[in-house]
Amino acid sequence: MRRHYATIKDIAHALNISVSTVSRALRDTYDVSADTRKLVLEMAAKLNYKPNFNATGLVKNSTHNLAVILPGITNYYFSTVFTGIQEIAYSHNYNIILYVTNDDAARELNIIRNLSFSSLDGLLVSVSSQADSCDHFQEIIDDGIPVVFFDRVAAGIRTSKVMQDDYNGAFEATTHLIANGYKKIAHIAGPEGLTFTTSRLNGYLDALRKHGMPIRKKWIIHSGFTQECGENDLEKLWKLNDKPDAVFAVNDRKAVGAIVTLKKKNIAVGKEVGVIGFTNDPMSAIISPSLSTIAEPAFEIGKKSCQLLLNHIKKKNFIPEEIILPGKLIIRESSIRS
Amino acid sequence: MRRHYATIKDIAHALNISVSTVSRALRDTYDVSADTRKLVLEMAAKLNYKPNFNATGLVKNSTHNLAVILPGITNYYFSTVFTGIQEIAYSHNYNIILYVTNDDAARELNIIRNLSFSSLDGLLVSVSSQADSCDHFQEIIDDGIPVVFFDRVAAGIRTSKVMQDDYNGAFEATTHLIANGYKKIAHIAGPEGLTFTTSRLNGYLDALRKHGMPIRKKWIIHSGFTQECGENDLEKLWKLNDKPDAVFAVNDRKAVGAIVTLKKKNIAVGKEVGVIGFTNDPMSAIISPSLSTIAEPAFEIGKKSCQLLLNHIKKKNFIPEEIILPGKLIIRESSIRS
DNA sequence: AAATTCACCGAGAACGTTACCGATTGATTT
DNA sequence: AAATCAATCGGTAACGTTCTCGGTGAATTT
Repeated sequence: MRRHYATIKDIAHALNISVSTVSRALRDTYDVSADTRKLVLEMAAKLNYKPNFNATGLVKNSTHNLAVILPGITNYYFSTVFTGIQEIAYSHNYNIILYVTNDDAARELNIIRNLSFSSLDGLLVSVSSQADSCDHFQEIIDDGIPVVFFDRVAAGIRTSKVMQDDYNGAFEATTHLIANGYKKIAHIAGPEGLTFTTSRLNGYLDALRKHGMPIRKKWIIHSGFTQECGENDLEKLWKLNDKPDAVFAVNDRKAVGAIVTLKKKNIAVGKEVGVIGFTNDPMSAIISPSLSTIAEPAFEIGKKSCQLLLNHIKKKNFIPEEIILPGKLIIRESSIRS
Repeated sequence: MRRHYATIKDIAHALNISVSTVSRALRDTYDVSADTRKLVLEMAAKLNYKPNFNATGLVKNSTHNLAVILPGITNYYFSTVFTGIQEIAYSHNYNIILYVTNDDAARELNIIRNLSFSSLDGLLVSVSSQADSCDHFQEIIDDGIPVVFFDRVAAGIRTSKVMQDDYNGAFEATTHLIANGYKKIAHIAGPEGLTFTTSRLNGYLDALRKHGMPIRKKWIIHSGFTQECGENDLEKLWKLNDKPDAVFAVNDRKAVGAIVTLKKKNIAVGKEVGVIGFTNDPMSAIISPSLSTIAEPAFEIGKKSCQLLLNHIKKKNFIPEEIILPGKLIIRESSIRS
């Protein structure tokens, strides 16, 4: 049986004062003497008083809850972003309600539709990769709910966004492969339609163009983000007559898939075929040969997103900001010919 | 500016009926005709009505929120457990408020103290490894809040618990090393005081005893759960005069640390020194030589914990259950002498 | 001494919803 | 024709909190 928690009324009754005074004393606002305030605080501690956020939420029309919507949490990037979000939320006394979509557009839509905005102050979201339409997000924003997108942002929606520098990261990664003497560079990309898939593809293409390298349609393969997808993509590439001699993967998990498959084919990764990824997943340091990559500022993206959302919540009519954080090239064995 | 969402009153006003009737119609309970019910539902859809959970929570003294408290989310085990929890919660229309403690006892305590149980139906927790006392959990349980522990359970507290079979997993892992001809088996363990550290230690010790293998105090090292801790532990072992010829690590991350360090020392992992871990982190398949391990049923633990909590919530005076799920030995290269 | 200010406190409404009880119908029974 | 009943609905209090406003007494000013 659930016991009854002490309320503001109980404190008032115990001290023989009014609930208004107790309320003011607890919030340390105006119109309350130091003496009574002390009494109230002591009594609150004694009765183990805990504020009822349902009640405050009702009257103030603001709870201290943020919702976070993510494709998944079982990978390095998203779990690290979440930790960053959590860090800021914790220091500002906000709670996080976490929803994972399993990268399923239908589930994402269902979650959004059932969201209770009366008990939510704002929304942080990284969209599912299969999302065909983003109207449901637009509706929420039109309703005045503060929303911040991160990493996988929805194009064409006017709100704050935080992402890594996908274009330049991809450009740098590809340039690095070129500088190391690889000449036939393939790209195993993410699902089409996602903003950052396009950005990384463009960075790759522009790097090739700048250095007059060949661009082959067949060397660009779109699929999902898993290691298995990376393995399949590489198998496809190696069925071609004109095989590439290097691979730039849209993320580390796919790059790991590529390395594993190359090793199975007894191809010397690095020496024969160069591989570079994107993320700096801890796995990239563990695998051998170790994987060169572009380190993403995942933790900072989380922190920044949450800070932005809190600003959004505090000032109504906050002007949307787009923040792009730089990545960092990390050179390991998989991209070195030596 | 945040727009005002349609309330039950708006629906009542638009249809010129009372709020009580609308409330009953929306919940599809007794005392409402099919006709008015249809009208109400249509109007609700038209006005984009969304129930205010603060209000329902106030009167019903139950929200559809569960809190999950975890040491961290950036590793395979916890993120997978969480995904399992989320799966069950989602199908029962419960929201999850996630707190990460960063394995910091002070932070854990602070989170618990600030928890608003008026907007929480129950609690799922894996305790921080530094937790010296668990009185704060006992208080909550005494207050009648349903609590389920998983993985890292607090000893001496009477409530439901879900864990993997740590003892038998450790026993099996150690026996496997013995069967493969290793004779001087060390254990790099978790922090002392944690229940499963002890269970895995006991499984290790009993396996050694059963096969008449030597037990050396110096071959048992307690420290944290990170890869770095594994590296340090191995360095300590290799400073001994009487070095072990195999290592059973309390988890895969520490085992990876051990492998990395052994490789640095040009010691052939598997052939010279055997290593086995615990978890079946995806990393264990990636590293070379690949890491033998005990696979934990992380996803099932998450699902089971959440199911148990929901049962707890539904029936008051639910009798606490302890569920132990079996692990599975996965043999890879790191423990094979061939 | 009267008027004004100040510091502090209390009463009551409001937030959106549900629960309880009573009222109103029309139909059915006696 | 009177009484009973079932079906449907409305009024009101309650949940715990905050907010607005008005009130009290004391201190200060005129």
